[in-house]
Amino acid sequence: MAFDILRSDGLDGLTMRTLAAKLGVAVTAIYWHVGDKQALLDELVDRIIAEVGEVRVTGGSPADRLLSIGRSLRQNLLDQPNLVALVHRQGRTPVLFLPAQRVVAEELTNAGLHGADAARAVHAFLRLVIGSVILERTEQRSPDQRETVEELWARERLSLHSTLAEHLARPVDRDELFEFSLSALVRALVTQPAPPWPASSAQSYNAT
Amino acid sequence: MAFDILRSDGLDGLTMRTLAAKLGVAVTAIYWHVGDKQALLDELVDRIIAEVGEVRVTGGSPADRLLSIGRSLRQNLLDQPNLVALVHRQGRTPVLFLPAQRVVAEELTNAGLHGADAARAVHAFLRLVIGSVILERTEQRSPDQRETVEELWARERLSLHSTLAEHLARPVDRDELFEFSLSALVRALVTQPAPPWPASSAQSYNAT
DNA sequence: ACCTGAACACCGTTCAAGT
DNA sequence: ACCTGAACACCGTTCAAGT
Repeated sequence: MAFDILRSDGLDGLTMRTLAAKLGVAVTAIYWHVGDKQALLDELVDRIIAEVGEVRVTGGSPADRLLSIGRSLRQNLLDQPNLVALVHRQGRTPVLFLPAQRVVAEELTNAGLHGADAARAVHAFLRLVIGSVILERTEQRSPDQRETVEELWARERLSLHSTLAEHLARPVDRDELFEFSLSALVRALVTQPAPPWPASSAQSYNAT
Repeated sequence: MAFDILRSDGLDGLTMRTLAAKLGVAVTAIYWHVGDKQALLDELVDRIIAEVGEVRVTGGSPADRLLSIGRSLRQNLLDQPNLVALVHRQGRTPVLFLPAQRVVAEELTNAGLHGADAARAVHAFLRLVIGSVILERTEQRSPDQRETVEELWARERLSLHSTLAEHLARPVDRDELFEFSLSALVRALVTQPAPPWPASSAQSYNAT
């Protein structure tokens, strides 16, 4: 019931009083059953995670299967913006990682990764997917000052390659961008020869 | 003044009444000067963007310079969690992209990218940085149910390579993970072998 | 055990009224 | 032009009181 209100009206529409009204009960009855609002939202978050976290896996190669996991998870989250918003507002975003972790880990193991490398890959993968969704969600909700961006890049055309400025002034194709970033990461993860990453980057990391 | 309250006490600590009290003035006086709270927060967001958006660039090669931009931007945002939280809560997260866009575009141009490819690279780069920060911010704020993750992976050890399960049960080194993801993306973006001292990219300001 | 009503402290906001 | 005080509608929450 609280779930329905949240899904349709968002977190702002879900108050103890509106919920009580929809239940045909006094406001204070909720406190006896659930506890305070924090407890109510915690229960909701747990249900959301279970509902929205399951992913479908398709494809033959490990790389393809990883991409399908990323797409599936992203679509689940984008389909329920109000639910994802609540999870994030409650500071529970990390739990969004949990349901898909196992299946991602499995695919990466199949791709030949093990130990710390595989764990890092799991985290990098899920972080990219969920971070993308959270940004996209706020972009959708705010058409924002698109004219400001265009203004900005109209003035920039002298100092930069003009076609780049033109493209930056245009709206983003989020699907394509997600596909691009995720593909780049997956390609970096499942290429067999271990890149000389830890040693070389430890230098540049301490450089600043 | 509202800025100081926000920085120290977060958005929850910034009410019209606490602000008025700190200003030594009646609550309603704020409405005459600023308008309603939405207008107040909008002004704050604009100031935050200006303050937190500037990045420092170091390094010789385009790839190194891109990495330094990413690190610098990330650190700025992580240093002011309450400010970033407000920007996000206001749905203005996209504006976090603006200040760094120009300098990232410049470096990618120097790296030999143009037009749509360069624009996509700009967006992918900034999205990874800002998405990472937003996730890290909520992770920091909630130690969460770390025991749940360990439980989960304790049970998983049979079906997966055991060292992977062990590593996944451990907390994440966020600095290392960010470095890993960003490096992978940058490597995917700047396809060229990138000699340590490219004479060509030194000439970045020649006329078009 | 389960629910109600009154009450409290806190919001953002409006508006007539003061200077 | 600038500020105040009272008032309103809305929160979450507590608690004694009902059945």
